[in-house]
Amino acid sequence: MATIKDVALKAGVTVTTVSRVMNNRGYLSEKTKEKVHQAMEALDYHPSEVARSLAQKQTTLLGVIVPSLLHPYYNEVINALENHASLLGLKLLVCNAQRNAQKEAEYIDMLKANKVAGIILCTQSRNSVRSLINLPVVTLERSISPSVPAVLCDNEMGGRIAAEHLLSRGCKNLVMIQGGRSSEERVQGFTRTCEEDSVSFHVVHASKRQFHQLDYADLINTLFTDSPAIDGVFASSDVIAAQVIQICHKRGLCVPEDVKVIGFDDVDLARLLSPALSTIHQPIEELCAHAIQTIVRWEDTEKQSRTILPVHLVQRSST
Amino acid sequence: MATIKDVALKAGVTVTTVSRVMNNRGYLSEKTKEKVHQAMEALDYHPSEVARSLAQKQTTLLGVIVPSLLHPYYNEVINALENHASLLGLKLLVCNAQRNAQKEAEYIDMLKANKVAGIILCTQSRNSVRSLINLPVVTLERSISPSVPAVLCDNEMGGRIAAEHLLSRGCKNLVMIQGGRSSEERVQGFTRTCEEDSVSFHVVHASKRQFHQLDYADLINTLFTDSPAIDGVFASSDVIAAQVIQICHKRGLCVPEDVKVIGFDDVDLARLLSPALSTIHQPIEELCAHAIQTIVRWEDTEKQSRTILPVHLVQRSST
DNA sequence: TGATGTATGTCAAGCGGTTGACATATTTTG
DNA sequence: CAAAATATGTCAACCGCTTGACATACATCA
Repeated sequence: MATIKDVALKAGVTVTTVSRVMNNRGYLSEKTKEKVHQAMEALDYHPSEVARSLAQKQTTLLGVIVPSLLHPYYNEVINALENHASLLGLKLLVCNAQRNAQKEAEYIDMLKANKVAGIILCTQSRNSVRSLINLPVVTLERSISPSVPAVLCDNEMGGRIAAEHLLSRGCKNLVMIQGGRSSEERVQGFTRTCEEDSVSFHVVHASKRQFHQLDYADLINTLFTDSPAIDGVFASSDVIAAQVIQICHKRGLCVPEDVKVIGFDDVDLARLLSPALSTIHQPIEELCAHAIQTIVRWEDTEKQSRTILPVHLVQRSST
Repeated sequence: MATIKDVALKAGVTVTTVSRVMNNRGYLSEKTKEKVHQAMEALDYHPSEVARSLAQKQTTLLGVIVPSLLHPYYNEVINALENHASLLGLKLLVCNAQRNAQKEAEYIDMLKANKVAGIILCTQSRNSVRSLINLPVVTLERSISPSVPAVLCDNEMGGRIAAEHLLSRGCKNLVMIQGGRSSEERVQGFTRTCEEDSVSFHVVHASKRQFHQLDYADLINTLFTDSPAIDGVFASSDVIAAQVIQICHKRGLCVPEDVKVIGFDDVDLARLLSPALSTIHQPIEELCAHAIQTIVRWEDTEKQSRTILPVHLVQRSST
């Protein structure tokens, strides 16, 4: 591999000059630039990012820590992050903490040792906060500390919209299934709306294990057995909603005729289900874009900020 | 941030010694090791991976280039790769070429400039082959050149199994929907099996655009309109199968009573559909593990190798 | 004319590790 | 007891790029 020295030699200048033309700083004559460029071309020179990073004490790597890579929500997050990152010349280093606080801590150390430009945290453990000082970090759909900027969607509003929608579709007996990932705000929005309308409702919480395996079948079956009158289900994620639909099918309940189902997230899965799932759309693209901006403009960002982006209903065929 | 010098100073030894204890090479007395470890502890020292990489001319980064981050198949691939990589102390750099040969080439250059330990290629453009020389590269479910080792699943066998299964379930009019991603071998396996059994069948190919948007609705609708006698569909990916099921629902066809549907990949989506999808299971974990081994043991690997891993049927409720 | 500013480059010290070559004990061995 | 083996460390040159400090050489200005 050709190095900057080879280029300098070939172009008849010093490495400083070569570096200058690469980074376009200082005064350079067109002639010099030309010479250097030709030498680079001739040698098929590609500057080492590693050396550059060492000299600059910073890389163009962006770390993302997610609690799972199997949940479609995080897949879409990674997709969006990668898109925006690559536009800015940043590269995504993907870390799967697997809902394990220790793994998360290890990943944070690793990212620091790799001098990443910033970290986007989608995990929940608060105990890593102190190791995050002096490092551009933003949490996505999470809020772990007032000193770490957070980007979230309007979860409470999402819960409200979901409840209102089910009610407007004529449901009388609502239930919300709250999976591990989602925030308490969704529950609150749902609960408050139901209370305001004094409609019959309840909320069931999935266990961590169920979340981990993304398998809520037992929970849902129990639910329908215990409360056969249910005619509207708000699932706190599309994955849960998918399983609600499955189980309705199995139990001979028609969706949406007998039971209406609404999800949350609006991941691709939602449109692939039969019937296609009505759901609360999370602005994943915008969330991710904002998160990356926060990292990139770290100096200007208000460290205590909480950015909340609006959600909206996407009605399909399940309600 | 403390550096190796600070540690050396504090421990009363030279940087060489510190480096030695970090890398556990040469003779070290327990006493020295202890001193050094204490100094590290006291300074909360974390060696810079960047500096280390520069000195060793290699990083512990592993590049993955996929054609899409929205397709669930690649999500599962990334999940599996991350798992195996992290076990070996490797980090995943995720690149989304978006089925764009130029982007792919740019990513390859970027990965080279970042001195990655290796690249796992899930994309198809063959024109990048020459820029891949002298670099540990393996293609996953792809084969772009005899000189680049490939890890694939037994696609032809998958096609056979799918066809045989549909036939064994009593289907008389088969169709295969071939999406952009999948290999020609699947078609061959399917076709040959049908021919051997002299059963009525045909194959339709999706356009690149449809693949890109993961939206095959038009294609499938046309298919059912043109050939109403279809009673068995083999979709070359679970995503396509999901849409087949949707459209059957909409057209009032029952799955599996009227039409049996089988997919390929066995991504998580398959078990979430209603009815749950029968599909050909790809051993993603094994494929990825093997791909990473190929990179890690590059010196020992046969560059011309093609590793083909077996697939098997997972029968659920759609057939 | 001398000060000032602009244009074009060079020097060399980092950045934070790694490592081959050496030096100096301390043991072991024949 | 001298040679060989083992143990414990140090020196300093690299890895490839960045950058502040410093030359020069002209033009321009007052």
